[in-house]
Amino acid sequence: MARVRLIDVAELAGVSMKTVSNVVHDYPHVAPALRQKVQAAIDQLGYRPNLTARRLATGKTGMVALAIPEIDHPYFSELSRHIAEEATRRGYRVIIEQTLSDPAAERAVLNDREAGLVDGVIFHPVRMETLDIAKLDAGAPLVLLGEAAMPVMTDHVMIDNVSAALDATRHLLASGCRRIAFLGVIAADITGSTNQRLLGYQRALLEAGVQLDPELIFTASEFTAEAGVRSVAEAIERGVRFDGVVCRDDRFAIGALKALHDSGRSVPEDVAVVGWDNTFLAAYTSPTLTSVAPNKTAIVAAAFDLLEERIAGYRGVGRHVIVGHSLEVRESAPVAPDDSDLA
Amino acid sequence: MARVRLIDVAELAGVSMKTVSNVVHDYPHVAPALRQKVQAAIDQLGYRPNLTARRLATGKTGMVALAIPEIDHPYFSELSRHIAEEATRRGYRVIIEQTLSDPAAERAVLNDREAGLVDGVIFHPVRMETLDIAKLDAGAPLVLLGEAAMPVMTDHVMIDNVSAALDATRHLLASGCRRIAFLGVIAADITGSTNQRLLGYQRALLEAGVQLDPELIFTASEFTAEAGVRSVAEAIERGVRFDGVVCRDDRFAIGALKALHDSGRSVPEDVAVVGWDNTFLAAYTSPTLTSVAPNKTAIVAAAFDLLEERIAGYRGVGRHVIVGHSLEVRESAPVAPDDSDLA
DNA sequence: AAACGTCTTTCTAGCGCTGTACATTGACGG
DNA sequence: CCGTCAATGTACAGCGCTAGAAAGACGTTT
Repeated sequence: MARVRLIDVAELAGVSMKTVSNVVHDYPHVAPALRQKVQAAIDQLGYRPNLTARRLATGKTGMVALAIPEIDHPYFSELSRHIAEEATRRGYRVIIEQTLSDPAAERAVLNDREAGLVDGVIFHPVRMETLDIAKLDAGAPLVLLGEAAMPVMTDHVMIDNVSAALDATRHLLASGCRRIAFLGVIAADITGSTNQRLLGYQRALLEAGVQLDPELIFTASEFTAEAGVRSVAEAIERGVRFDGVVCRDDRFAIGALKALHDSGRSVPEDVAVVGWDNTFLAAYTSPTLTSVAPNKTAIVAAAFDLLEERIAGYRGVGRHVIVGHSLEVRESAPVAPDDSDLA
Repeated sequence: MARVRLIDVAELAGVSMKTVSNVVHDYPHVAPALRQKVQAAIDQLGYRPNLTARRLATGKTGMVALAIPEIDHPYFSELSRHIAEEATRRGYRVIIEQTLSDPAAERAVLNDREAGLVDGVIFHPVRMETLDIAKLDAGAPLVLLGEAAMPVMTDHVMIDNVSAALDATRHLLASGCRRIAFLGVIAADITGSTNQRLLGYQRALLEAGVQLDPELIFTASEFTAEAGVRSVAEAIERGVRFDGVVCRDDRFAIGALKALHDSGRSVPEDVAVVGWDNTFLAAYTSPTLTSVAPNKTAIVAAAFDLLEERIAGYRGVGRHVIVGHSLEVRESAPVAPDDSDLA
């Protein structure tokens, strides 16, 4: 590996280490001739600066950690891509910490931040709550994503989940749905996100004068498409009548589409479906999926902005940024009541 | 950040730095009483070792880089998840380098390896070829994935693409397909993978005595589902007749399903479809997607095994590990000729 | 009681690079 | 012809931690 050191180059070029360092860093006041000579030595030896040493000397790591529950969840993988691109643009590398929603792993994330490993952390917690994080938060650069926790002193980026759920549910109401289900609530873990989405869903029904029916709140065993399939299939089996489903994420929506298809119901004629996250899958299901679309680019940009302000020294109270969203309307819940045989 | 240093703890506990270090590292020969006292000081101060400094001193970074073209490609996001889990298991952190198939970015990956940033690199190249990599390979730990390049001196893990394509195509032939298309070839970039899959496809046809028809090799503009849709739609429009499609990845397969659906063809009755990568989508399309399934767990395990041997000092020629695959049969290309109305 | 061994703990020299403080040089104006 | 200033270079002290050498403590053996 990096055998060649700064001093080796310096000796070969017959100059001091600092001069070599200046050349490496494009420091302006280096005489052209010397610069040439040093550059030649660098090239000849194939010198690469040791980044670890540089870090120790400068105190900056040039890295941010991205801590998310699952890399291969479509929402998070798309988010990661944006993060990676933005990080490159801003000169950071990103180290991935997959928490798998494990509380111990989530706690470990915050520890790393203290260990001089990264300049900052972008963290989407699932299990840690406001208080847990506040307790561990030592004031080092940290930006939270999602709705699980929002300590007073910590920066935070999210979309307005209540209003997004309101939009989604209103959309179904406008197309004539009256028995609208919510998929889904997970027994062990009512996260902030699910709560807020449920709230928006309920508000939309109330404002439309539609009676809330507990039977229409579907529960699932875990956040997977398979669990979504089972949940909807069971509701159908129980004889629950419904003509619309608001899903808390696209995976559930895909599961719902499958269960409805398997039971011979057609979407959107019999049941309209709205997903959430607008992952790329939404455009390729049959029928294509109407989905709540958080502005991922804006989330990432906001997160980095906040993080860099912290890195630059901001020490004030937490800023809470609400990023925009929209409803991406596709076939599974089109704009108007729809009897075509498109699907 | 990590204000508290080893020496601060040492002073508080009234011992030397080395003793604190011994406690941190669970060095056995520390008197219980002292250990207690030191631990108390550590807890009181909230000391976290500075990993950067540790790295400089030990020369080990405890990190591996994972360099892939796109994080949000389902195959790579699933692979990343396995990598992240295996890395955690083996005590590494992973830094993600998204190359976006850009040659300069791919080159940069190999440079980092020289910069003491990581202990090793797992790299899935797309644009760099065997010679490029061989030129830049300085003998530091590196494992290549995929089929784009395989320099003699570098370790390499892949599945047998030719035989997997053979399997997929034979499967379609066995269900009665005779006009089988291949989706798809990309004009600017015949990667090793595509070549090998095309080769297996052709071999299967030849061994079955089916004439090769260039019209059945569909081209696409890029590796996206959308491009897959267009490619298949155009073929249909041109009047190309086909009753089966072997797709080089699941994204293309999803695009194919969509195009077929839009044109009123039913799958698998009119056209059977086989995807590649067996990403989780395959189980949730309608119909569900038969797909070539590389053994991702085995790929990741093999990659880490090779990497760790290199890290441990192996300096020999490159090992080339072929990992198993299977064909995950689902509705889009069931086992037997099939006229049911399942889909 | 002296000599010896085994534990424990301290001392200290790096790891490779950066950045401050200082030395040198040459150009230029007075 | 000297003093001054800007432009270039050099020297070297850390950054925080590790690990091997050296020293100290304590009990045992002869």
